[in-house]
Amino acid sequence: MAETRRDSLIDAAAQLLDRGGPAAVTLREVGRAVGVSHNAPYKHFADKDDLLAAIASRELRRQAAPRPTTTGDDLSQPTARALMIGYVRWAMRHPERFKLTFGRWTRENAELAEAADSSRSRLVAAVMTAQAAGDLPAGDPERVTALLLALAHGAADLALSGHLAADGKGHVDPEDLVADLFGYLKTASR
Amino acid sequence: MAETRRDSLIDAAAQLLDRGGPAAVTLREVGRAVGVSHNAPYKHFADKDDLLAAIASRELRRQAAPRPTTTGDDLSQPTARALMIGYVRWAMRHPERFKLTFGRWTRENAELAEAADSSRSRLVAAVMTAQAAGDLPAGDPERVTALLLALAHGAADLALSGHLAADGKGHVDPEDLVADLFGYLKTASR
DNA sequence: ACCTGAACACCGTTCAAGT
DNA sequence: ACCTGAACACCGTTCAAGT
Repeated sequence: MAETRRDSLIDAAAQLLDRGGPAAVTLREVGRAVGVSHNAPYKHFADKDDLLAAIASRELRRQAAPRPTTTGDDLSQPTARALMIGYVRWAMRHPERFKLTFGRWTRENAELAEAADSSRSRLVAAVMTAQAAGDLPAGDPERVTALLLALAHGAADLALSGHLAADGKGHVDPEDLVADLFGYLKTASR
Repeated sequence: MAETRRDSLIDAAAQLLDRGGPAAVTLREVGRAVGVSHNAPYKHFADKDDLLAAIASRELRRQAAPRPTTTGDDLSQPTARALMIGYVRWAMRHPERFKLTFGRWTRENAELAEAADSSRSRLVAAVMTAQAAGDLPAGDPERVTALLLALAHGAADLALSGHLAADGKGHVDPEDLVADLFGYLKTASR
C-alpha cells in the first residue's frame, strides 16, 4: 500500500478539485498540501493539465473496478441498468470529477483513452446481455450503448447545472430519467 | 441597429471564447479588440464571470428566437424533434458556447434563468403537441421534455469530448441518437 | 456615467543550481 | 532521479484620478 509521491500529488489535487473546481487546483496549493515546492509536480507531470488528466484517468479506473458487494461474493455481472444508475450517482456525488473526466481530452491522453474504452466495453457487454433477454431493443449494441450513455450523461450534467427541471416545481431526478428510458426501451423491444 | 459598447464587449468576448475557450477570454484581450483599456469592462459587467454569463444568455435568447425560414412565412411551430435536432446542431457548431451556456449558474443569474425557462417552455409545448398526435408517450410533459433534453445534451457533450463512439470504428452521430430515441418513443407510445 | 494607468496578489512555467 | 528558489510573463481585480 506504499503511496508514491505521484499518488500523493494526485490525491491532493483531487481534494482541491472537489471543492472549487479546476481553478482551485493550483500547483502551489498542491505542493503545500504534500509538503514540497510548487515546482516539484513538474517532475511527475508534464504540466497542470497532465495532473488533471491523471485525476480523470484514476477516476475512470476506479469506476471500472468491481465494487465490493456487502452480501458476500457475487459472481454475476451488473446489469446495464445498474451500471447507468451507478454512473449517475457517481456524477451527482462527485460533480467536479465527473465534469473533469468527461470534459475534454481522452483522445489525447493514452492512459485516459484506454480507461474510457475499457469502461465502455463493460457496458456494451451488459447491453448485449439485456438485448438477449428482451429488455433492450435489438440492433447495433454500440449504438444502443451510446444511447444509454448519452441519456445518463445528459441527465446528470443538466441536473448539476440546474437546467433539468423548471422553477423548482416538478423537480426531476436524473435517476428517474434513466428508469424512464429503460421502461420505454423495454416496451419498444417487444 | 446601434450597437452599444456593452454589446461590442460581448461580441469580442464571444469571438475569443469560440477559439480557445473561457481561458482565452481575458479582459485585456477583450479591451484590446474593442479599443478600450482592460478595466473598461468593469463599468459594464461586475466581473469576468458576469461577462461570460452575458454571452450565455445572449446565446440562449438567440436560440429561442424564431429562425427566419427560407420558404417565406411559416406559421407552424417547430416540432419537438426539429427543436432537438436544432439543439444538437447548434452544440456541435459552437462547442464553446454550448459548454459555457450549460456549464454552470443559470440559477444565479436572473437574466440567464429567464432565458433558459422560456426556451424550455417552448419545448414543453412542442412535446404536448407530439403527445396528442401519438408520436410521444403520454405522461407528465415536463418529464418527457427532460428526457429529450437530457439525451440531446448528453449526446452532444459526449460527442464533443470524444466519449461517444469507440476507437474510430462505428462512429455514432449525436443526431442519430436523437432519431433513435424518437423512434423508440413512438413505438412505446402506441 | 464612463474610462485610464498604476498597482497588488496570484498563477503556470522555465531555469540554473543543488543532492 | 528528484527537488528548490528566483525569475518571467500573464491574469483578475482594485483604486485613485480624470472627463
